[in-house]
Amino acid sequence: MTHPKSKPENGEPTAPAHFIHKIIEEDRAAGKNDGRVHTRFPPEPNGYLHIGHAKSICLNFGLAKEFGGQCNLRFDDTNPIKEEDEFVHAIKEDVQWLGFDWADREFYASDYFGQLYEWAVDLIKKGKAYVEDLSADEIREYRGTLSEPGKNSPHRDRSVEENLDLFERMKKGGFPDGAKVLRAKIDIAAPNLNMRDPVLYRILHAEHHRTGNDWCIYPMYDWAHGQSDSIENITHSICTLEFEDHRPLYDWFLDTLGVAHPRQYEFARLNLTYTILSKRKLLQLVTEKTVNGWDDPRMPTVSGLRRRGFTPESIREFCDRIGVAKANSTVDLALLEFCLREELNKTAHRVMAVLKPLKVVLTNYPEEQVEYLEAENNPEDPEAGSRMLIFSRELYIEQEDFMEDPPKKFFRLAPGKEVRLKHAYIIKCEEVIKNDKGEVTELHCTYDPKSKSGGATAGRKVKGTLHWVSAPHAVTAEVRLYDHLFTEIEPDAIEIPGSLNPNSLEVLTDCKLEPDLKDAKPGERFQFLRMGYFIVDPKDSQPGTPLFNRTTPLRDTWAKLQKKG
RNA sequence: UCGGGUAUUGUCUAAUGGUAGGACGUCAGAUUCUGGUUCUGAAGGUCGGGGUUCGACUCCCUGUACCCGAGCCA
Repeated sequence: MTHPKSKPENGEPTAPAHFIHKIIEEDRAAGKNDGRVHTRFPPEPNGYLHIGHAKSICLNFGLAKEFGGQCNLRFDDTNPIKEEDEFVHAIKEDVQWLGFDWADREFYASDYFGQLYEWAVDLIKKGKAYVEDLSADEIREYRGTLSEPGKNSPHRDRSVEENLDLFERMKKGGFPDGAKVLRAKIDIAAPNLNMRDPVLYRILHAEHHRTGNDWCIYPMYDWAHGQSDSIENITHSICTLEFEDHRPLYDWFLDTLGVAHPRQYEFARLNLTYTILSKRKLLQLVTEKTVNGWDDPRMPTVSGLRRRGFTPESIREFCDRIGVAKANSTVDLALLEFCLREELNKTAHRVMAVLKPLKVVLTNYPEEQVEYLEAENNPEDPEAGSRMLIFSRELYIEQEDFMEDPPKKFFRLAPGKEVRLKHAYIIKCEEVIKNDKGEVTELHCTYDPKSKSGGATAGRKVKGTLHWVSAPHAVTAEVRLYDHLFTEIEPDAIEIPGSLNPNSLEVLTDCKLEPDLKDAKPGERFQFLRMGYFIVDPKDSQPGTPLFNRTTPLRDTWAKLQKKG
């Protein structure tokens, strides 16, 4: 029992023992932070959350929960130009939907603007910060390069008094955007560029989504993040690998300020095959209308996955299974799909839906007769009960379930062949009807009355079983089929439109479903027998006319066989 | 000779210096009124080269490859 999900006696799942988990255990054993564990999830409200964020959310909230601690939701809103309320609402909804609760601990970096300003003044007084007049371009030139040291700014040695005065005038709006910045005085020759007198504040005469026009100087990420952690008494500040180089700065600020000092740990962000997770490119898909918004079911956003029909449980399970490490990696999308199907198989009710209908007439079935046949709702769950299916002389089956010249292992319907109709009878194809163009439009079959499912003489076996619906009773609905947005296995490596999949969306408007599906509610999930898992689209469905999104097809070994030829 | 990181089956991830294990995927078979599910089995791995050791994924030396870093973004 080495799998992370193995359950010991107490019934609680054992968390995976990844390196951060171990660090926390060691910290607790050493009595650090009085054994307290307090994490935070710190999104910038400048876009929608995606599956990569879900990994971070599960990590931060999961660790807190496991160790009896807390996890804050903190919006890192230090750049008013990019941030919007729309995004904070969406982010809160997504975190909640994923199943996590920050209770009353909803914080904003902007809550701390006042404190951050005071600390900046402290830094100036300590001779550790100065106001810079150089332009952005000049600062870059003075900073040096990756392999050469920088040189000190001519303004580096201004007096404390002058710096204090200038900084206050920056705050009061005395200068236009870009005219000045406040910089930390650390080491312009440091091999770590982040330590070469980093910018603490820039002037931005912009309206902030929460503080309005109260401020015209805004703290940079580095100046805000660690101190926010400190203010919130965070113990373990977990972020992604690209911030490793920032850690010395994180530590420097907290040390020179002499305030509570959380520790930063970095893990590798998630990459997924066939999936783009860069915020910039996701935004591009939305603004260029390649997809229909952030919650397009093809998007890897949490809202997209939700609308596609993913469950929070399956996403959490996925995050548990992928582990947490420092090595860059790309997880196979198939694992996400596995987690999804694993859950849906146990929970989704089975129904029959014919996506691409082909009419079948049972020539030996009485014209006016109908029958009600019992069908289990979920063979994996006896508690799910059963429903009655209506059967009649005219049916629909799936077009791809019939072939005029079938290959060797085709177990479905063909001229002269028999198949079972699920929960009903065995039928035999007697005649193929075609139109002028030679296309098959209808099948004439006979049914075997003795083969009725559940009956005393139903024992006869045939190779194939098909789903079907009664033609006069079926409801017609629109179903949307989705495929990967990209054909390339690592689409993030190239620019859009690079490997856009032209067939990522297929809309079917003439699908025939079991009559009861007319009343399916938005967000309700089903397994369309043999076809996959589907969800009633919460956005485009109308009462009485549900519209379905295919969440994922079933595993299909037949399709695999065919591909191999 | 810029700094910081990382290398374990196809993929993800484990292994106080002591049998390299699990999951996904793949392949084969069994079961099945879903070509689903379930069950059984198989193939497949320690970046390279040295060294220490009875014994090395693990320690030492030395290479190599890849990722991140020169925003007044986060």
